[in-house]
Formats: sequence, C-alpha cells, structure tokens
Amino acid sequence: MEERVPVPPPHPARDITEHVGYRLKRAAAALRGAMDKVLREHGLTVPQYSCLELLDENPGLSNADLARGTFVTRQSANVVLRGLKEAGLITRPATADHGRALPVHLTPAGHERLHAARAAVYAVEERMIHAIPGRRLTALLADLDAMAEALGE
Amino acid sequence: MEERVPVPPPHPARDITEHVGYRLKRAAAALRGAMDKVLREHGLTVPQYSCLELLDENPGLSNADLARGTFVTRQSANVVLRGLKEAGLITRPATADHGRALPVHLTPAGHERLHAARAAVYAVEERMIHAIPGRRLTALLADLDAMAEALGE
DNA sequence: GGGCGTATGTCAATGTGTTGACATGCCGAC
DNA sequence: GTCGGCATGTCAACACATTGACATACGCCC
Repeated sequence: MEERVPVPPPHPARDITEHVGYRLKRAAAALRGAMDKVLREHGLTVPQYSCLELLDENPGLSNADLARGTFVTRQSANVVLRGLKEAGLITRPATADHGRALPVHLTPAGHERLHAARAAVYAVEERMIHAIPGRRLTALLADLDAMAEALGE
Repeated sequence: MEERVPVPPPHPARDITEHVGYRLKRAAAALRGAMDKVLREHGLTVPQYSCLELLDENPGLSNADLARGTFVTRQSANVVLRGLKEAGLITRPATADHGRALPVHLTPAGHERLHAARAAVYAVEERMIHAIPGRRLTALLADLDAMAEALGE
C-alpha cells in the first residue's frame, strides 16, 4: 500500500455516536474468527456448532426453528443440516407425521462431538468476557438486546 | 414445528456470563439485516457500502487495506472491488507504479452513490443508538473494542 | 549483490448466506 | 366444507467469505 495506515474508523470523529456499527461488526468478526479457529480442530464450523448447541437444549426443533435461532434463513440452515446429517451427527425423518416440519435430533455421535467442542468454545467466551470490566457485563448484554430489538429483530 | 418455541437461548441459564456470543451475534445480524434492507434501495450491499465509506475517508487504499478495514480476507475484498468497478463506482489502475498494491479511488458516481446511501445508513445507526440508555454508550463502545482485542484482533 | 521475510494480488475450491419462487400442509374465518 | 392466510421445506441463482496455494514485488540484512 502507500502510507501503512492502520485502517482508521470510517467517518473519523464527528462524534462518538457514530461507529457503533463498525465496532459491533469488528467484535462479531473477532468472535467468529476465534470460534472458527478452535472449532476447526473438532471438525465443526460455527453454524454447525450453533445448530448442535441449539438442538442439545431443544431436541426436535425444525429446520425453520434452527434458522430463527441462528439468525439465518431457512435455506442456509437447510444446507448446514444436510452437512450435519452427512456427518452422522443428527437425524431427520424423511416424512413428517403431523405438519410439514421435520423434527431434528442429535445422534450419540452428535452429542459426543458437541460436548468435545463445547469446552473450546466456552474458553473463547471466557477470554472475551474477562476483557470487560465485569461490573458492566449485565448492562452490555441488555444493550446488545436493545439494539437488536430496535432494528426490527 | 411442534410447540412453537420462541427459540430460547442456547445454554439456558447457568449464569449470565454465557450468551455473550449469542447476543453479540444477534445484534450484529440485526444490524446487518437493517443495513441490507435500506442499502438495497440504493443498489448497494453492506460490504460494498463499507468499502465506499472507507475509500471516501482514505482515498487510495489498496485491496488489502480494504480487506483489513472491513474485517474480511483479501480475496473477499477483491470480489467486492470487482463489483464496484463493474458498476463504475471506483477506479483501479491495472498496474502499480511502485509496489504491487493498486490504489483504489472513488469515481464521481461513487461519491454520489455513497452520499445518497449514507443518510439511510446513518438513520439506521441512530435508531440503534437511541435504543440504549445513552449514558452507557461510551462504555459499550469500549467494551466492544476490548472484546475484539482480547480475541486476537 | 544475493537471499530472506513480508506484503500484495490473484486463482481455485468450498462453505455459508442471501433473494426469489414454488408446492405442500395446517388452521381459522366464512 | 371451502377458501384464504400462514408456516414450512425445497429448488435455483447469486453474493460473499473462507482456506490454501502461488507468483510477484519490495525492504532489509548480511
């Protein structure tokens, strides 16, 4: 490049209320990267892990449920599910007994893989949490939620 | 689905220190979605807008610079740049005079498009900011940065 | 000056995510 | 009962992002 700029923030300093999006994006990217790194050692991607975690707490969720829970579209979730089924980590009936929703369940292999990966992911989350004052954690969580809701969910 | 669960958080309630990743992801997804929606009316995607904004503040950035600034890989940034060039919003020399870096500049059309989209994006950011107490905004920004740095940048 | 390390641009393959569209199945209103 | 609204699963096309790899160009150190 030219002057080796450390990539300053977008619109420099009109006032602090700007940049929120930038910082949010940066933090999310860092988290994603860190999770990706540790999960690769377990043969999982972030969306795959998210699905397994969600399914462990709520067995029988449908594809659409998982999509909502991981903040993506049904189509994306469907692709992830196909991968997980391919890997033998989940089961999914070919036909629904009631509606159209096909309830997904973890296989024993899925449980095992999840439990192995979980420790690594929790370690990342710990690292992240210890970086903030601690007294502010609750407020931070509330603010993140408030922002999400303000944007229409 | 089965019992119409509003998709509860992953690991329910061991203590509040968990879920940070979940909330962060949710907030980032909401922001992304909202920006995507308003930007579509201007014929731009989020990464495209990010590049334009960065270039407006720092003309002559290279592809690699933009990649760092938008938290993606050089390859991803390269694809975005190709799209922007295709749309006539940026210029990029075919050959570098000094190193290998090819300095990118906004065209008049690029400036115009950016200025039009900026208002819409700022409105989204305003909506997001107004959802949090205001007194906590500075702390929130600091915490987001701290988390990003703790995860290895 | 020759090599080494670093940074860059690019190609290829793959995974993830999106919009748009469609068919199917339930459920409540009529 | 039937019809319309709504949710679901799925197909196709496309945008975006990743890892991995490679060639090129610069700066530095020896």
